[in-house]
Amino acid sequence: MKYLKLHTWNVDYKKAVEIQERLKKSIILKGSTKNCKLIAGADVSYTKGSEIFYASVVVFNLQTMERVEEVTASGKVDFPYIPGLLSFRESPILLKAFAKIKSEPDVIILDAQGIAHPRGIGLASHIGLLLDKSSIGCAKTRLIGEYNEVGGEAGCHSQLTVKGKIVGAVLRTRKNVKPVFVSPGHKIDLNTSIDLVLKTCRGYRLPEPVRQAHKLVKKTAKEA
DNA sequence: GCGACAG
DNA sequence: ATCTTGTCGC
Repeated sequence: MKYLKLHTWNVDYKKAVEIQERLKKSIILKGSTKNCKLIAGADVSYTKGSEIFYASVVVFNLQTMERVEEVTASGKVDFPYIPGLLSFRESPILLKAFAKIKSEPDVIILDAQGIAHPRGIGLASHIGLLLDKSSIGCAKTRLIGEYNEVGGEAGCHSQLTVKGKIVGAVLRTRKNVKPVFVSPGHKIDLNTSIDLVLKTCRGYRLPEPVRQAHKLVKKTAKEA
């Protein structure tokens, strides 16, 4: 990807929250995914005690679900894990990985939240904004929001709401397996997000782009 | 003050 | 996220 600015997050908690509240205003919850060709999954991993982060991006052709491209990157961890501020910990290394991608994915899926976040701007939204791409958050657990039980069949989903507002969906991607938390990140709506997550699932709980990115980054971290 | 809390 | 073994279920 071109014209990518890498960020160093030399900020404290207060400054980070300010950045989120400013960036949040630019989030767009609709977008064209009709001519969507390429979809990218990304993930981050680190080995305890090493202080080093690894990130991966795996790009798929949405029509054929063939692997188009994959890259990895590594770097030093410079921000602690604080619920609600995951962006400041993982964005730098993710951007470094995305900078190596030669193809231009239309949509990005991350193992994180989109707008289902205390300030409406989770990691998936953050990355979507910085890269000016459509992005989807597909997290394994809840960060914020209330929801009702989800049906046991694949495809069943229920609303994830915060103060009465729908911010995402709790989606069963596989029969009798724990649901995932889907929320739009940027330049996409909730229904399209749910659609793409289901469309890219191949019999596993997590959509293939995220699953493959996870496998790749784990392998990379282990061999390092 | 207490509980909750993406990865 | 990471540290960890076996084990239950489709």
